[in-house]
Amino acid sequence: MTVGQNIHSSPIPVLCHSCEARHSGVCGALDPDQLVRFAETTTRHKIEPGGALIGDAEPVYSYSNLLSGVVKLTKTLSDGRQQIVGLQFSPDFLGRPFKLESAINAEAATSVTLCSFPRAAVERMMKESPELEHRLFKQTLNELDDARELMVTLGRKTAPEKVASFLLMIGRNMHSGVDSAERPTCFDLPLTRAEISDFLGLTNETVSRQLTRLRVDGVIRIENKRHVTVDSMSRLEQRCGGRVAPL
Amino acid sequence: MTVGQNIHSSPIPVLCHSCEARHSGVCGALDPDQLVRFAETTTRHKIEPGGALIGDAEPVYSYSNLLSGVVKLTKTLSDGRQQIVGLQFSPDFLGRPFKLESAINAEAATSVTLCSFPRAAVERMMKESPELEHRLFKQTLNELDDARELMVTLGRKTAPEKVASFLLMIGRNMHSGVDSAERPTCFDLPLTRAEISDFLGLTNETVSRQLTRLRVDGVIRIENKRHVTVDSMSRLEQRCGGRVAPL
DNA sequence: GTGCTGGCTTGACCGAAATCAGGGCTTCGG
DNA sequence: CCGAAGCCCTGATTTCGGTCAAGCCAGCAC
Repeated sequence: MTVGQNIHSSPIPVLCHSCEARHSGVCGALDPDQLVRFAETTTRHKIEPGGALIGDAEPVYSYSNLLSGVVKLTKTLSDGRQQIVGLQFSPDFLGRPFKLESAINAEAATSVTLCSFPRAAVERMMKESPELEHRLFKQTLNELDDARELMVTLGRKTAPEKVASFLLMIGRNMHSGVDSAERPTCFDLPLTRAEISDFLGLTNETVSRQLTRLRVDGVIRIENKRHVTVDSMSRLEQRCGGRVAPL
Repeated sequence: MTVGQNIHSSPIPVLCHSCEARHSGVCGALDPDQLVRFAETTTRHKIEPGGALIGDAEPVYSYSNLLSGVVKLTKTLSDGRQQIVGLQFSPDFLGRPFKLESAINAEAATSVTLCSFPRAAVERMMKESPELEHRLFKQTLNELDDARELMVTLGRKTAPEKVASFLLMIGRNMHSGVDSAERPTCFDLPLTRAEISDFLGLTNETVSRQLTRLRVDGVIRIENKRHVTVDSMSRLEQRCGGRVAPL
């Protein structure tokens, strides 16, 4: 379902009007004319949980904006051990620029909607618009910051701290509404217990045990296995291990 | 010791002539004229092991090219637990663009020589030269790949696999000479046992034990605690845990 | 020389998390 | 209806790596 109905009188493509990527995502780098040309090449997809987006060691033919849902980036050892090395939320840009092969797998963790572009279109637009490359650069720097934060969690935190840190991270990315340390925050976990364990370097049993512990201690409530309410984010924070960057 | 002796007849600043960053580093993005103006702002430093380059939560006033030595990037929890989140080798660019505060510490692991520029000079030059930003972007993407590789090691590998993976990584970054799976490779470890443990999410005792085990098994030889010889890189690889990206 | 410090190694012991096992609940398809 | 498959929870047991402790050695100050 190709988009791009090249209407000359419309300065911005119809489908881009309500698109989050148009504002906070990478498409915000493009002027109306560029956006029209770019939108001619895009396609929209919906992918169900578990669907593969990018296979490890496969050539990459397209890039995408993530419009809704959560994507998990994974790496797998040959004996099956798996590590989730990143989570992406809308309006993130998906794909590794400047490399023909991906070194990681990308998979839909929840239902996901994408706006995809052919590889060549992104590369052409990037040459044309330094601002586009600039936005991708900034996103990459943020991903690097996140990756390094996760490294501390993986290498130096205990199981209880890991699970608390995960909930805090998800809460901050998924919650809708005001952000307050003392207001109740609730959200749906985008991952199963097994996936959380692959994110934190634990087993699903340990994740389950730590979640029940947080529940019986009154830090969180859980409904239907997935819906989490955090009454006090600050109590959750206390369980994350001393914050990085004291002072 | 400011450099930049603005000699009009010299198309390339004297000190840049023999500089690795001029070729494979970020300065390769600049034309001679830009390089002359840029070099006027640079200073060279030598820093001894343990010297701090960037403090966590401190404002960043300068960026640098790493000319020689190894820099470790660390994050610390408030109770003192530490994680090394990256190692940098020449001719890497040091510093986090677009943020006034660093979220990590950078410290000299070995003796280090730097070519430093004021923050403003880098930002000005980046606006002027998209190619400079492009190179920084590419380095950042490589750092992200490295970070994600390390995440697999931290989250899913055993202690013996972690230590083997570390030696393999260092061997590939520090060795001089031909790269062959069967030729002996030797190098000096740039980190102490305690630092290696902070890199791998282990204790110094465990690192020591695993190194001993690799030694008695004949995979490596160690002289003076620091100098390592790997007779067969392929035997070392076998101990790293199944490779990521089978096929 | 002596003593001190810091890095490294090794051993004994312990504990946090993995492993193994069982059972409950929901969903889905016959 | 039944049964199978997934996901989740919990208990019992094991084990890997952490903790504690001791000792060696090289470098350095005095």
